[in-house]
Amino acid sequence: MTVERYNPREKEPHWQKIWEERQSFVLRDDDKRDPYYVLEMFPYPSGRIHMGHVRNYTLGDVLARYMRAKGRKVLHPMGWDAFGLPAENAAMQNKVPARDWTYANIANMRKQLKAIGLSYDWTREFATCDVDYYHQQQKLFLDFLEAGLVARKKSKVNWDPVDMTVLANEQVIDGRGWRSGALVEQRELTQWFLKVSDYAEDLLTGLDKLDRWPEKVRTMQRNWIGKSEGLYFEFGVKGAPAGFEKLPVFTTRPDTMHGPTFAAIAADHPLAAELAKTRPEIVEFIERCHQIGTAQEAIDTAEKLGFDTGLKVTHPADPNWELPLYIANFVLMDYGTGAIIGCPAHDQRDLDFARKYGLPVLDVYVPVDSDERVGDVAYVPPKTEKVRYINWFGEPGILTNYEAMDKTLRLFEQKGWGKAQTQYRLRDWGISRQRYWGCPIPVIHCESCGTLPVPRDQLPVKLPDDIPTDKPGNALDHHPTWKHVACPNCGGKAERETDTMDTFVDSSWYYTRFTAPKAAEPTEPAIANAWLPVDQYVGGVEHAILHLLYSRFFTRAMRKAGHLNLDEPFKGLFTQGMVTHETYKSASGEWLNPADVVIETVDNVRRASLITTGAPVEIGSIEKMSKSKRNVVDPDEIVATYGADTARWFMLSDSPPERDVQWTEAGVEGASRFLQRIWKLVAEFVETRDDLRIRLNGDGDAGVLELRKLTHRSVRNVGEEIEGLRFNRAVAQIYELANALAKFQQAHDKSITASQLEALGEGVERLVQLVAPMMPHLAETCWEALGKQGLVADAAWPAVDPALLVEDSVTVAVQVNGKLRSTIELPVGASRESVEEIVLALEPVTRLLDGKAPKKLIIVPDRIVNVVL
RNA sequence: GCGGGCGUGAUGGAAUGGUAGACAUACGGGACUUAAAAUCCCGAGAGGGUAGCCUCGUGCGGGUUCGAGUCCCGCCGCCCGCACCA
Repeated sequence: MTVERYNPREKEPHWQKIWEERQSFVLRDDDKRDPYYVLEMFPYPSGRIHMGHVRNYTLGDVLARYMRAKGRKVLHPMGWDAFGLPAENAAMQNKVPARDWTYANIANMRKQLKAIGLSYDWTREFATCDVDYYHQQQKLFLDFLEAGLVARKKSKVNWDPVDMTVLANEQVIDGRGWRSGALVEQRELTQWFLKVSDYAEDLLTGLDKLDRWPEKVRTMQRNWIGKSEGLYFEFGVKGAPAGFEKLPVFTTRPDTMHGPTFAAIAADHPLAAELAKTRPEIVEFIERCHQIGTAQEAIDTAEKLGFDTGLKVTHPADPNWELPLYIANFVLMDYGTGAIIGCPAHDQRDLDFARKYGLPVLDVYVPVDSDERVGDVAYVPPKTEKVRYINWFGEPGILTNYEAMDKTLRLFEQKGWGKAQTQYRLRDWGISRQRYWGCPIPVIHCESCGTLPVPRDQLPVKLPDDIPTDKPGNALDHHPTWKHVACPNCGGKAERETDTMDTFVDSSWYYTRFTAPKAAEPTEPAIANAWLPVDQYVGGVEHAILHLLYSRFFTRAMRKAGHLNLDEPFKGLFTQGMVTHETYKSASGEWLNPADVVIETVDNVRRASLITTGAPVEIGSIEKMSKSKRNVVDPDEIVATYGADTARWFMLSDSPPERDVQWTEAGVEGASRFLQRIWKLVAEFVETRDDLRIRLNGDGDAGVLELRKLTHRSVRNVGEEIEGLRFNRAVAQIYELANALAKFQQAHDKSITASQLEALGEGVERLVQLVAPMMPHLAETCWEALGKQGLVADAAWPAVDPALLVEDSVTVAVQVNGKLRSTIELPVGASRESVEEIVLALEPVTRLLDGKAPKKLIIVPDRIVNVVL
C-alpha cells in the first residue's frame, strides 16, 4: 500500500479555521461542569514569538486539551503584558507611537500563536495597555489606597540612569538595572509604595501550603522574605546630637551581647548624616563608602572600612560599659536598623574589623574541651553542641548556643534591656515609574489641598494620544496640557501625578481579569472565586520572585478590598526549562545562525560548515537561545517547514519539561517522521478495514487480547503522565503503542479476522485520541479519516476497561544472592510453594546451589525471587 | 558562606528499594531502488566466549539490606538562586 504523505501546511490552517468557526474553545456561560483553570504566563508583545513561548504554551495547551477531554470546563486564556519600555524606545527610534507599535506587535504575535493551534478562548483576550484594563487597575489602586495598602514615602530609591526610572529592589541585580544593565544610583524621591511588607508573615507561611509549587521557587521566596528572629535593643549614645540619644539595634545573635567591643552604623544612617553636617572628614568617608558600589566583585574584594566617630555608646545591660561607635562600610542601611553590635570573638567579619582597628576581642565562650582563645579565626559555636561560657552576665553554665541565645533574650526582656523582635528583609514595593507607557497613577497634586485621589467618576486617567517622543524620560512630564488639571477639591491649579505604575502591577492580577474580562468592575467576585486559584500555572522560573510574589500579595490585597476571596492565586505552578541550541562561530569569530550552517557526521565526528561557502564552522557550547549568540530558531520557519504539530511534539519529547531542552535538527526530523508514521498507520488501517479482499470473516483472535491490553494500558498511563506533567513519559508510551499497532497492522495486511480488525481499530482510534492534545491538527485529520463524527477536540477521553488492565501472567526475575540469573513466566498470584518448586528446579539455580539447600528464599509475589546461598 | 537541584550508553533520557538503559536521537548492517531520499527489518553498555553463557557496569569511597541508580554517612564535580543579612 502506498499512502500519500500528510501535509501539515494544508491541514493545519484548515483545522484552525474549523476550531475558530465552531468556537471550539470558547467558554459557554451555561456550562455547568467542574472548572479547571490552566494558564501560561502571558507574553510581552515584543513582536515575534520565540521557541521559549512555543514550549511554554504547548505545555499548557496539552493540559488544557486533555482536561477538556476529561470533561472539565476549561478556562485557557491568552493576553498581553503590553506596557513597558521597549515600546517607548521604539517610539523614539522609529517615530511610531508606542501604542501603534504595541498593537501591531500584538497582531503579529496573535497570528503566530494561532498558527501553533493553541486552544485559547480568544474572546477573553486583552492587553494591559487597553484603556479598559488600566481603568480597572486605577480603581484597584484607589481601593488599595482606601484600604490602607498604599503609602507615599520619601525614600532612597534605585535610579537607573539609562532607563531614567526608578527600579524596585527586586529589579536590581548585582547593583545593575535588570533591563538596562546600567549601574544603579541611589536617589531620594517621593514614591508610591504598595505595602507588601504588611503581609510578610502571611506570604511566608502561605508558602507551606503551596505543595504543588517547585521547592526551588518556594525556597527563593522564603529567602527573599528573609525572616529572622532576634533581639531589639537601644544603645545610649554619649554626646549625641539632639534626637540621636538612642541608637536602635537588631541582632540575630543575642549571645554576642556578652562580648561586644564596638558598635557600628551604616554610612547611610541618619546619625552619620547628622554628624557629617559638622565634620567634613565624615562627609569624605561616606563618599568613599559609596564609591565602592554594590557589584558582586566590589563586595567580595572590598576592604572593611571604619571611621571612629569618637562617640561612645553604652551597653543596655550596664550604663558604665562603653563601646566606641564607628561608621562602617559593611553595615547595610536597609537591613535591620542600620546599626550593629560588634562581637569580634564570634563573628569573622567583626573580628577582621577589630584586628584592623586595634579593638579588643572579648571571648564569650570556648569549646568544652579546650581553653583556646580566639586568634585570627572567630569561634562560631555549633548551634546544638554544648560550649563553656567564660564571660557572661546573668547565669552562665555549659549551654548550647541555642540555649544561650534564648536565655539572653529572656534576660533582656525580663530586665527591660531589650525585646525579642522578628525582622523581615522584604521591603514595600515601590511602584512609581518615571515612564509614560504605563498605567497612570490616578492621583492629583494640589498646592493647597495636597495629594488627592482622582474622583472615581473621572476615571480612567487616560494616557494622552499625542505623546511627545522627542525627549528621553517621562513624556507625561513634558506634555504641554495633560498634567495640568483643576483640583478636584478646591478647583484651583493642580497637577496630575505623572508617574506610571511598574508593569509588574499589570501582571499581578491579569489572571483574575481573565475570569470576567468584560466586567464593569475589576472583578466579578463570584466568578473570580469560582475559577481561582489557577489550577495550573506554567511559566519560566525567572519570575520566581518578582511576578509570583507580587501576585501573591495582590490576591491578599484584592481580598482586603473585597474583589475576591482567596489568598493564593496559583494552586499549581510549573516552571519549564529553557530552549537551548548549539552555538556556531565562523573562523573570524562571528556568531552564526543555525539556519546558515550545515552539519555532517563523518566517522562519528560532527563537522559544521557554512551552507553558502562551505567554510568550516566551529561548533560551540549549548546555550539558551539568544539574539546575542544568534543560536535562535524561528518558530515561523519551523511551522512553515514541518508544521506546528511537529514543533509541539518535539517540545514534549525526550526532555522532562522542567529541564532545559536542546533544539536539534535531528530531533525535529524525528518528530516529523513520527507524525508521518501515525498518518500512515491510520491510512493503512482504513484501507485494510475497507478492503473486502483483506478482511476475512474468520473468528481467529491471535494477538487480539495482547493488543487490547496494551491499548488500554496506554490510555491509562498517558492520562496519568499528562496529569503529572510528565509529557516525555507520555510520549514514550505513545511511541510504544504506535510501534505495536504498526507491527500488528503489517502482520495482517494481507488478511485479518473480524476480531483482529476490531482490536486494531480500537488501538488506532485510541492512539489518535492520545495524540490529540499534543498534535491536534494531525489528530483531527486522522479522526476524520477514520470516519468519526465531530471533532476529536470535542471527543471525551477514552474510558479504560479495568478488566483489560489486569495481567494474568507476569515475568518474575530470579536472583541468586541478588544477582539476576533467570526470569520465569508465572501466573499472577502463584502460590509461594509452587514458585519455590519452580525456582529451585531452574538450571542456573541448581548449578549454583550445587546440591546444597538455600539459606533463605525471598519471594516478592509477582515480582522477584531471591535465592540466598 | 547559606539554600535548592543534578551526576545513568555516543546523545536526550526511562527505572513505587526488586530484570538498569524503556522510548527517542545519532550510528552500523541489510531489504527495496539504476541510484539517492523516504520506508521497512536487524544490531548495539564495556569486555570475554563458536555458543549456552560469564565478568564488570548508574561520579568516587564506605554503610544499611536477601537485594541499592534509588536509602544513610563522607568526598568530588556541575548547574541554579541568595548573600558584607548583623
